[in-house]
Amino acid sequence: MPELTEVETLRRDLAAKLVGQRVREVHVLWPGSLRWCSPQDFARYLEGQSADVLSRRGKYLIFGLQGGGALIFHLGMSGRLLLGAQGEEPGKHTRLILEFDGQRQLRFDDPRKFGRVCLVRDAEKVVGKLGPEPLGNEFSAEVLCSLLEGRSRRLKPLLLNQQFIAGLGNIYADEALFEAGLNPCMRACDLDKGEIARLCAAIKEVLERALHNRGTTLSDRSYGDAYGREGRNQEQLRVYGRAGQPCPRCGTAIQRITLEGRGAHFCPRCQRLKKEEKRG
DNA sequence: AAAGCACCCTGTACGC
DNA sequence: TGCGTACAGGGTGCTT
Repeated sequence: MPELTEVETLRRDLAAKLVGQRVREVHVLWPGSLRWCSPQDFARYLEGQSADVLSRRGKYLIFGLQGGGALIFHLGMSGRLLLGAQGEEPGKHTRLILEFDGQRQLRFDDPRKFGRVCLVRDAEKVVGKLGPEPLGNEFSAEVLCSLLEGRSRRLKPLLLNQQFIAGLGNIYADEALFEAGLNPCMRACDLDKGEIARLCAAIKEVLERALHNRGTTLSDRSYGDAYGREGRNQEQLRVYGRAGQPCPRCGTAIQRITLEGRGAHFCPRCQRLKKEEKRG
């Protein structure tokens, strides 16, 4: 599923081809993908527009429009943005097509329909409440420390909360916790300074590695870049989706538990809970 | 503030 | 071969 690094990889691919290109024609095949906008208004505003900047915030991809406003995509679990040739036929799960001048097409495919497309005057309406960007300079151990302060929530659900940190999904949250040697059930306020520094570094490290590898494509193939190509980071995963397999560090079987309705993968030996935390 | 739940949706994996 | 069912996931919204 597309998380920060997958969206960032897409952003780079798409920016190189689409910035400055004029939208010639819009086809909304599944209106359910649109938020706060009828297919008619959507097409009317977009046709003739072009994006002068393509940015990303968390898992959101933002086309800054030349005439004002923003076109924003969230890929949900299975959304893909694909560059194609002009007039290319829609696939079974194609929800939206933008035909550009210059014989290029951008297709939004989304089998599970969890993705969303918004056309807004101000992007802040969509991304305004997101937490800090973990790869940005503004994210540091000090910042993480103040974010964690007073929070009694367990670490893993907190990392998945986009208002806490933007862009982490289930894969990279599990991987970061493994890298930092922290148990997903640990209470946020119980982390000491050293653990916070480790977690901060682990988040950046895991994301940077995934970015270098052009994202993670799991066996469900729910992620591909703008040309449908798979990422390579799945080979680097230490715990996610590896329940029962040996921990790469110590050989103990990786465990999978459910935390607030989401799967969490960890090594019970490398990511131990301290005794006093178990009682809480 | 935390946690639990239902909901959205469908491809896949499983048991029979 | 095929049917039914459970499950996975991110985000939102509601309730306790």
